[in-house]
Amino acid sequence: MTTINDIAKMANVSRTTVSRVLNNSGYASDEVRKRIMQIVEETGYIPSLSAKSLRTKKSGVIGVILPKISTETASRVVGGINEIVAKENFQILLTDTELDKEKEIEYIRLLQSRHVDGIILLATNINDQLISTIQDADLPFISLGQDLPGVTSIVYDDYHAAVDMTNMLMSKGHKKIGFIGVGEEDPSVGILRKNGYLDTMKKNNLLVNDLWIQRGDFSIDSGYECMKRIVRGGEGELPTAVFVVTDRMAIGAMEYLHEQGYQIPQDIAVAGIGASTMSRYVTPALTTIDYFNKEAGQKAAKLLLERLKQSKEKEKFIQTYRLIKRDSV
Amino acid sequence: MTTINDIAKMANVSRTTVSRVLNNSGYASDEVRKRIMQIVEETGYIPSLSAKSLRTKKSGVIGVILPKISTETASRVVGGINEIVAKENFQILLTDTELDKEKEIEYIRLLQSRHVDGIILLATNINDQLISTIQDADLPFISLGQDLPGVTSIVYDDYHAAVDMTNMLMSKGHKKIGFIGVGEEDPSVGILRKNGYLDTMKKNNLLVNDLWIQRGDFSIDSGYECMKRIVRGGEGELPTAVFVVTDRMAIGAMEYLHEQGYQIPQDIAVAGIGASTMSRYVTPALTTIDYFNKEAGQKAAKLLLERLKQSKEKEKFIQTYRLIKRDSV
DNA sequence: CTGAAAGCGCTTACAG
DNA sequence: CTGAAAGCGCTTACAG
Repeated sequence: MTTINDIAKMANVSRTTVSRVLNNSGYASDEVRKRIMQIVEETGYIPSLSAKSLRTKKSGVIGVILPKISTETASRVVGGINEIVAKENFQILLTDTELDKEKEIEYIRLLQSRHVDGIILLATNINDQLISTIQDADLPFISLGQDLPGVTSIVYDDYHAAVDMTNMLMSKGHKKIGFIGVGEEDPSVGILRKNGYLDTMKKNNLLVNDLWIQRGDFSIDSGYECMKRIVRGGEGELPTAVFVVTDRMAIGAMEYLHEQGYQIPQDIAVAGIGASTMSRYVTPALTTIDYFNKEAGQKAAKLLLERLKQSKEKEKFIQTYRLIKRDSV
Repeated sequence: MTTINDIAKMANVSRTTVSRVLNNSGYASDEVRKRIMQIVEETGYIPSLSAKSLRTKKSGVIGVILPKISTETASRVVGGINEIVAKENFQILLTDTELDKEKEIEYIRLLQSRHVDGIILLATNINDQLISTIQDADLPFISLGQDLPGVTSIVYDDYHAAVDMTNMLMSKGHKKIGFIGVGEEDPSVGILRKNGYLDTMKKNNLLVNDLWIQRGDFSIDSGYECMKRIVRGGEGELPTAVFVVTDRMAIGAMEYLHEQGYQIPQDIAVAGIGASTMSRYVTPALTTIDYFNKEAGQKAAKLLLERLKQSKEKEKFIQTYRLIKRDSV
């Protein structure tokens, strides 16, 4: 492999000068500059970023920790992150926890050992060990999706999104509204969205039937099963609408209703959250909420880049959203 | 930051010994080992992988070059890659060309400068400069999706998949079969799939109507537009089936047909390729072909890891596929 | 079983 | 405008 020393020798200068020319730092005569650039060209010399990173303590790499790579939300967010960081010649070091909390912590340390300049975590839960690992890491850090105490966070407006959707369902005349949620380990999805629903029901003096509230695990199948439990458990009395906290589960729910011969939305209306591509093309098209995941990724990246230049206090940003009315309600 | 020197000092040994203990290479007395491990624990010492990489010439990082991050195919493949490499404690450095050929080349060089141990390229085109850049890089390299000359490649069986799908359409009684494809810059999708269709039509003495052959650009919208051109251009005589080379375009095509009041499959049958999640949940469910993208990613990763241990001649692997009959045909 | 020394490929004060 | 030297944090022959 050719190194900076080889280039220096070939150009009859010191490697100091070569470094200066390559990085455009400090002076160098035009003549020397040209000579060096030509040799670089000829040899196809590629500087070692490991060496540079060791020396400068900067790697030009951003660590991204994902709960699950092959998910539409994740890939949109990563797309957004990449758009921003690529412009500044940063790369992304990708890491997938497969929803394992241990790995979240392990990866933070790993990314640190790889000298990433900063980390963006798509957070799915909150726990003390996570928080303290982040504090110890002492790196520019952004949490996306959960409001982590002491950590700069970008969150979706889960509570108000759920309120709006529930209100929307009511505005269509629904009074008997069911709910398919997820576990509370994920506060944003599991608690905030549920509270938005519950509070709105209460405010409007609507009865919440416990049989109509089910808990899934984000998968399409679990949405299917939850809806089955609602229909079977209802004993004749069914909700006229069901609010599902993710599109995937909503689509599972719709599948079950289709199978059983229920008309959507005439018999039972269904609404989701996420604005997945799928949501638009299922029949009927799913009423849902767009969280602008890509924009959230961009925002996270911008924030991180900013913090690379100057560190700041913890901040909290709440993303906007948009309710998309379609045919399923 | 605490370094190996700090640990050595605190443990009253040389950094040589610390290194040996940490890497489990060579001897060290139990007593010393324990002492060192305890100090590592206490200090939260994290070794610098940049330094290690500079010294050992190995980074433990695999470079992945994607045409577009936020695509279902890409995220499945990356998921597969990650599953395999994570087990061996490798990380993924992710790179997105946004379908720009220049960037493909740029990123190969960049990944090289970052001392990745190998590269997996999700290839969408073939050109000489790309090939020669890969040769020059002199790194373990896997091409996924296109058969790059001189490069170990994993390809989908595009030709036979298209043949099978066309035959399947015929077996349902269709004789007038249209085709929505893509440009030839992408040989796998643009040429092989088209040839599979054309050859099969010819073999069965079926007329291919040029008006029924359209070219899109992978987007849902382009599928919509292509179908519009087929329907409008047909002048009364329409195909009874249309084979679309990707699910997304197929779904766009279906959307247009729905809008115009055509029944699928009674009036016009539609088939795609890709087995996207969406394909299963649209109405009617789309007949398509599963390429097992995740498995392809796994295979690519395994192959690369193998080559990291011992370099081998170029090889070519053809992945298997599966036709999924659903309701759209 | 342990350590001193060299070296990986860079950058950056410092001196001229 | 240019260079010699030190040093980033590791590993690895080599010697004992």
